[in-house]
Amino acid sequence: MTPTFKIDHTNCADCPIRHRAVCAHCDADELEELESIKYYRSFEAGQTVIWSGDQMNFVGSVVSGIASLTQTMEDGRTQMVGLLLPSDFVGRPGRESAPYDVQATTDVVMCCFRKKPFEELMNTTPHIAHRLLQMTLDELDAAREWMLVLGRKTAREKIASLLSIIARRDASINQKGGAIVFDLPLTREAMADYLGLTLETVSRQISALKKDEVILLEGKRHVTIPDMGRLMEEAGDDSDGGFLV
Amino acid sequence: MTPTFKIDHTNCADCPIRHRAVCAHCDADELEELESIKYYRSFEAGQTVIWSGDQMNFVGSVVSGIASLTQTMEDGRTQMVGLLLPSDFVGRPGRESAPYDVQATTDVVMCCFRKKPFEELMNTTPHIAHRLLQMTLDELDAAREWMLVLGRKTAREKIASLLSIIARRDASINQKGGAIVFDLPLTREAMADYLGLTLETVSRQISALKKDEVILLEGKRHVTIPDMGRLMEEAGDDSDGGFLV
DNA sequence: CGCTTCATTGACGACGTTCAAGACATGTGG
DNA sequence: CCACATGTCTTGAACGTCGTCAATGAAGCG
Repeated sequence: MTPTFKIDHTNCADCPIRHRAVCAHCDADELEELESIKYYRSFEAGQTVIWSGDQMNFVGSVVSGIASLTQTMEDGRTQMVGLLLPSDFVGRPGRESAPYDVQATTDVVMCCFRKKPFEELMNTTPHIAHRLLQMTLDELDAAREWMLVLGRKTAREKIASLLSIIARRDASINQKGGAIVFDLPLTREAMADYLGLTLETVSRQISALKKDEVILLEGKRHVTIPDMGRLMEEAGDDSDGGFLV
Repeated sequence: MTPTFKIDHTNCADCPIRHRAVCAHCDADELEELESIKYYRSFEAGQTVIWSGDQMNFVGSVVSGIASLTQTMEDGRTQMVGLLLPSDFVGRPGRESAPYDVQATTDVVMCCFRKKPFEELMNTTPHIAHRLLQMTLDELDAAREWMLVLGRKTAREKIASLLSIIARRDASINQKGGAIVFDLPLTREAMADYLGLTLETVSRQISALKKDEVILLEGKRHVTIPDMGRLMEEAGDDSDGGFLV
């Protein structure tokens, strides 16, 4: 309920995602142009930001919170195809309608740009286009990495993979000799939709990882990872990535 | 064995992928610059174009044939994460080493650009950067569509989805009242790696679709699709896409 | 002709789904 | 304050899809 980010500023210089978002490479002049076409919108957890098929009249960045991209089949099966974290970009310049549902998984604040002006700005400021290309290539890599998870990993490995990803980005709080602590931002159902599983299987595998002490649980969402290397082994990843410690 | 495309030309104007590749929007001057840094390479079916982790000193376009991007886990499980058709782009400007194995699925001809000069060219010619952004966004959409296939579809639906995709792009030969005919460019194993299945399951489901007359088979690779709408229903897609006839 | 590669088919079992019941926490109204 | 409803999560039992292991078939090539 307490907002993690105050949205009453209008100054890009103070923005928490200033250095990672689509505007990262912009200089002062360019920022000023962006400021003139930007506005903020807030969404509550569970709210739909954009419906698949709807007209898109803005693009934008996630400032705080987590949103998800999901695809749904006619019979109701749904697959999450992307997790949008702060600084991630939403929308596609040059496209009319949204290809996926965008939903606020937690409370979300977005920095929106009216689409038309943004598209024009992209043509005149290579900094923005270049940054967007970088970010899109990164997302493509992430999507492909996820294809391996969906196509080839077991339920247990899938859970471990998801936990690694969240731990990696949330590696803010390290306690007691390198243990990593965080709160799961997703319900079991959302995790299931991301992993291509049922929520029952998610629950069972989390219980199993807890029983084997790969993770510790307090309540349903508060996770402690005592040994990150162990978790990555469980995820089926090369734990010799060697960039932790 | 008979080459489908003669590679003894050096003239971009005659290039079969001229209007769809990364060079699509280039004007005569820009093409000339590209010509000066390009060269052709041929690969036989089965050959590896680039090993994951290798230094990339070129980027390029698939001119003819089909290549695949695959990821492999330590225990040998492999997942195909992309299918590269003619005009698709290989490599990433600004990255040192390849993240995936690139393999020639059929005989392949590639139009390669030395990486350094290409990167410089990207900075000076917005046409190229812009086209690359478009293509990357399209690939991202394709990857996300595939995530739905991998995460939520049954084996039968997966096969039908793959056949639809191939049929869609290969919809060259329409015989006898709209039936679509093509040759599968993939082995059963490659299909399995793309679909996150075993080759046995692929074989069984193809036999089942044949028995149910969703497809007709001559030999192992020659496929006839009598009713595209029927196939798309089997794929679990909205057959009311409405762009066929 | 035998060898290799690619594909098909069968029998069996494991893993994940489905269906169902119940636990736990939070919120609402009597 | 308790009764009751609701949403989230856990756990159990039965089932089914797909993977594993194995045998066989078909086609191409030395």
